Amino acid sequence: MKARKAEPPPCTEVCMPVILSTPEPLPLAMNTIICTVDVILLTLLHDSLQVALLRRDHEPFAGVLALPGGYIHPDQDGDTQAAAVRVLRDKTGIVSPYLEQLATFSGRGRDPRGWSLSICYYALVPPEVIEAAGHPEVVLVPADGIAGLPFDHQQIVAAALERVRNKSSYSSLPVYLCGETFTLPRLQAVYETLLGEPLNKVSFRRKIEEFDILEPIEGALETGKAHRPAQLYRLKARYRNRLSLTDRGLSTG
Amino acid sequence: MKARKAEPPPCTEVCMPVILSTPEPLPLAMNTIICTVDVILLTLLHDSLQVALLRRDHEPFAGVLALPGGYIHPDQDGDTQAAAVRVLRDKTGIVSPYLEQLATFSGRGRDPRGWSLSICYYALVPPEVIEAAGHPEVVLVPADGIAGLPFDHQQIVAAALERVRNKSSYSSLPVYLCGETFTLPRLQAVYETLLGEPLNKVSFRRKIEEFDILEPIEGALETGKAHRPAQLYRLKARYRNRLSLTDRGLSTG
DNA sequence: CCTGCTTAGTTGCAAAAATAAACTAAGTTG
DNA sequence: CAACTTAGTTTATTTTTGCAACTAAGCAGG
Repeated sequence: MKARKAEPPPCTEVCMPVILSTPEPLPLAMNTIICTVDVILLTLLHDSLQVALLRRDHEPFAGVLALPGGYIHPDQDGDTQAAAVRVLRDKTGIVSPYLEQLATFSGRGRDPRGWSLSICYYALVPPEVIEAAGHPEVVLVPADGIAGLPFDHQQIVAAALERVRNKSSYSSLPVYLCGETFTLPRLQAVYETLLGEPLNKVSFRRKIEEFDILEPIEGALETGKAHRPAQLYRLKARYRNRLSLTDRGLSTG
Repeated sequence: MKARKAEPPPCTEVCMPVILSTPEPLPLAMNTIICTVDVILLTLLHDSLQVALLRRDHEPFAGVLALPGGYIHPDQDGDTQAAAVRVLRDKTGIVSPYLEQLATFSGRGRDPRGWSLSICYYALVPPEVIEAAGHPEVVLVPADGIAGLPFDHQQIVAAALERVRNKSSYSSLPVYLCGETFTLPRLQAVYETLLGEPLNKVSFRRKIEEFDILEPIEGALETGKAHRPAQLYRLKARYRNRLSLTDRGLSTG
């Protein structure tokens, strides 16, 4: 099977091919599928989960806030994950250490241009990463009660929130919303914001201990507060790009 | 957008098309993406999880056992889920009450024809449904230690198994592997096969009770065994097409 | 520089849940 | 009708969880 760089246009009826080496005819209908990726970039700001949106450059919905997304470029992208990384980097300047496939959304109605599908990925970053990227056109909007999004982006965001909240109840996912270093009370507050309920301090610390993904930073304490300073922690090196699971939840009751 | 019934073979280098009427300037790169769906149809036979495979009709890998799959037909399929339903029905005669999106697999290397993506769905059915469909070309193969599959179907099956096993540890998913009616000991055996470990009888029954998805069939007991007969159960009507979750696992230890 | 305030982090205990084992129930087989 | 086998329940033990009280350690203010 040889790879061709130039794409000859498909034959029409009057075309009489001389060399016939393609075993299977690709259905023409395939050409009408619009293939894109979208990224749900989430961060925690002012104690609420925020989604990063961008104003659309082009029609349809030019000027409307929407999820960062774009066409898959088979010539550039090794796969759809790579496409998502590229789109996110090009449109926001951000490279997220945590980027996971959410689901594929598809159908005739979701894009006015025609039958489309979008492979969606969600990313979690601390707000500093978004600021540091220096793309002021990135708009953060509270994730709950979000409205007015084009296409089916509303549903996509809802699915991402459900996934993140569910995963937060049994995994270490929320650490990706914290910066490089953080205290346990801070991490607990992040979990509580995501889960929408207070957590028991002892149980929470037991669970995090069980995950075995954090290490205290020798002698580093949080400064500047008028009370006992808290120990600073960071992700253990081998977990900087993964997440840890348990079979039991974190939630009270 | 006109639909043509005959598919002329694609041109090769020596083919000089005379009529060129492509109307839309969709980005060229898009046209090179092969869009398919694949279905991982699982069942439980002889106390082991089996995957349904079919011999491929066409190149590439003609004659090789592979997952049932096919092109998305935007003119027929409302979305990719509908495409998966259609493909499964057309190729195996089966309509599964449980069909869920697994993930999308993509990239340059997975299909020798070029850059492709496949939105994969997994389905669970009792073996009777496969038999009743009367497509003898459907081959059941033990899911573990499966080998020799074309494309990246090996990875896809592995991902489906991981998903099903994981989901079995906290949901009622396995009921879809049982028939219309079944006993609790039978259901427990199904869970144990999937999870690969024995479960505590009392804990198991508590958990199923908690799911609140089953109802005993009045006066219906399993017959024909040389011991105390077990109560027959069925899914409550409102759950015939869904599944129930809890936050706690089923597994021992 | 001592007292009080606030939050960090730990300890011990009580309540709840999960597990194991033992027991009763109800059929078939010989 | 006794023996056997599995269904289903009860009881006891262990494990896990959640609460509350406690100690620790900083700062602020007099």
